[in-house]
Amino acid sequence: MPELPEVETVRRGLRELLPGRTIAKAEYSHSKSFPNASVDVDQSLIGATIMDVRRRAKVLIIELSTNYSLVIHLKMTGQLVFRSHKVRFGAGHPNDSLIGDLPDRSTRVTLTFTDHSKLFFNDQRKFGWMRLMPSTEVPNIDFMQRVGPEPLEADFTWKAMRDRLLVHRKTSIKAALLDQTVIAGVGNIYADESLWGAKIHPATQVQSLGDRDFMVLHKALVDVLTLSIEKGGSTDRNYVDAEGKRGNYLRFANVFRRDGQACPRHPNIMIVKIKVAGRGTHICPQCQQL
DNA sequence: CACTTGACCTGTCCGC
DNA sequence: TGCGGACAGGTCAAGT
Repeated sequence: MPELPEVETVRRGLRELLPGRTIAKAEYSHSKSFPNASVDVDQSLIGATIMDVRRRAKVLIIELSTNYSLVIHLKMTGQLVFRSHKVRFGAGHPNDSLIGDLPDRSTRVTLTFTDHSKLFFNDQRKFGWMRLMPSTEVPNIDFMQRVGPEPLEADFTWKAMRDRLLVHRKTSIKAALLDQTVIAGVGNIYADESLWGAKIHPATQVQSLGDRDFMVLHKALVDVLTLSIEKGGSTDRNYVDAEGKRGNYLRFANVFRRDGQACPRHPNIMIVKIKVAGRGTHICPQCQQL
């Protein structure tokens, strides 16, 4: 579930919390989650000071003073939560924390810093991963080589978006939006939200869209991603930010998870949930027609 | 080749 | 209440 706005929210949180801290200990249990076949963890991780926290698409990159980096993909249920040793609060705490004491049964990796604060990598479904690798190798991994442009960068114009999408002109616009090699960071929530915003049916073939459509879709996508970052991302089930707090975007969502409710543009029309590109897809049947 | 489907996992929810 | 099955959605491998 973490998409660009969620991962960006985590990045901003960690950027405030981690740089300057030095790793004293690393605990990990699940071999698929961490670390990596060929890296000496003690050598490259223990004693390393965190320098910066970056993001590319849905991937987080924690840069270390050892010239190694922790590269993290949260996939669907991953969480990256920082806890200072002094603070203990669980679900129901007034600060809107979604999760309780850590580690819990979904904790895959625990990093302990020299000041006794901790960073927990939780992942209920074990799809996510954390890799440790030389920083110079990060741009060379397959995903980085193939991933498309960042939609919130200045050079991501509507024409740039159109040209990327048209590479896959026979497929549905929804499948194209979800393809990370086309545009970086868009997932199911923001694909549905932006297509509703642009009044485009998700099953529309890319090649049948005109420049007007691409222009409107571009604005809808950029607007929805920007708004979601402002609201701290979307918490549907598992997602929390670097402090364990929920995101608030879904309160502002127009269609996602709103099947059975009225379309904001059509008080008498119900949003319905269909399947497009193998994914649950929410549309207003009035606004979005094939 | 271009595109679609299945696998990876676990927890939750629905219907019988 | 118990239980099987569908579903959740990011990405890559396998299939059409």
